[in-house]
Order: sequence, then structure tokens, then C-alpha cells
Amino acid sequence: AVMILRSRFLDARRKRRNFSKQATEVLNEYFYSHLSNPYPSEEAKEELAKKCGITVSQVSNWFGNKRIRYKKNIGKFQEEANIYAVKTAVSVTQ
Amino acid sequence: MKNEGSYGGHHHPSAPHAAPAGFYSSVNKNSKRCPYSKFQIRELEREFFFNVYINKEKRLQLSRMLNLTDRQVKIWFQNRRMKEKKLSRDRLQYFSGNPLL
DNA sequence: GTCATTTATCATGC
DNA sequence: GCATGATAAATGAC
Repeated sequence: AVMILRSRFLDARRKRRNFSKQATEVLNEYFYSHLSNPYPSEEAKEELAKKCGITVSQVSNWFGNKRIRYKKNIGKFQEEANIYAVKTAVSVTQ
Repeated sequence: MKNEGSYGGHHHPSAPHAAPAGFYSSVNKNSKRCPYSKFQIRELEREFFFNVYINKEKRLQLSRMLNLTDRQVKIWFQNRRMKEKKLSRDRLQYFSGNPLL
């Protein structure tokens, strides 16, 4: 049984599953509200991980991918950036 | 430094084997991150199994055998140790507490 | 030495 | 067919 679990774990290591919609929402909200310094601390990563139901490593992976893909093509993320900018602005005024 | 070795099972368009020396010397001068071949990884993993920390002699020997720089071998062992640590963390989290299966 | 990260590459989802 | 998450080389802080 342990071997089955182990093999399943090793095989599932790189089997990708998309994050939930609300998890992506939380991550994007942090990213675009810290666009000048999108480097969450270890504590912030743990908080995001708990809030998103994923691991800290997955949070690190997400921010690593997000940073370079955003930097590489800012125009493609402009619409997304505006959405979350408005969202945070509204949340502040409320 | 370019890894011109055999890339096991995968595509690598460049480097025919019977090219005159120096003909491809200016090839891929500043190419980034080239994945290592299956053979290179097998030998590196074999050595890692015996010693997680490699000494200078074996490092030079391995680098010559695999056509890698000693710096590349050194960095590979560093990354490999980090990978092992991460695997341990993930296993611990996977098998403890949470929903098994 | 560790370790967070950058970058390219890989593998999968859809 | 690209979007997306995970991994593999490579760098740099410390």
C-alpha cells in the first residue's frame, strides 16, 4: 500500500492541475496590488497558500511564472491588470 | 560552454558528428540553459547516490567524462541536493495528516 | 555551502 | 494551439 502511494505521489508530482478560480483570484490580487515589488515574504506565502488551498512551493512557482511572463509581455496582461487595479481601488474606498 | 553530447531520445538539430574540428566552434556561444542528456544525468545520479557531496577529484573526472565544466557539475550537485530536500518536504506533507488517497 | 530567483523547457489542460 | 503549473540549468545574495 505504501509503495502504491509512493508511486502515485511520484507520478503525480508533475501532473499539472489548474488552480481553482478563487485561488487564482487571490494570487492575482496580491500580485497586482504589489506590482512594484511582487515578492511576497515567507509569511505572506504561507498565508496565501492557506487561503488558496495550495502549498507554499506552489505559491512560489506561481509568482515565479507570473513575474517573468508578465515582464516578458506586459501588454498581454494589461486588461487583467486593470481588472485587479479597479478591484483593489473599489475595495479601498469601501 | 556548450554541451554537444548526445541528447538521449530527444531532438537536437545541431551538431553532426563528423564535422571538422573548429567548424562549429562559434556555435551557440551564449546559449542559455541546455538540458543535459540522459547519459549525463544517469552518471550524475549514480555519483550522487554514493556521495551527496562530491569532492574535487571526482568532480573533475566526471566533468571530463560527461563533457561538462567542473562548475556545471558543482552546480548540478547543489541543485540536486535542493531537489532532494524538497522531495523530502513534499513526502512528509503528503503522508502526514492530510487525506490519504 | 544553502537558498531564493531567473530563464528556458517540459508536460498537461482544454 | 496556447495557457498554465512544475521542473531543470544557471545566477547571485549571503
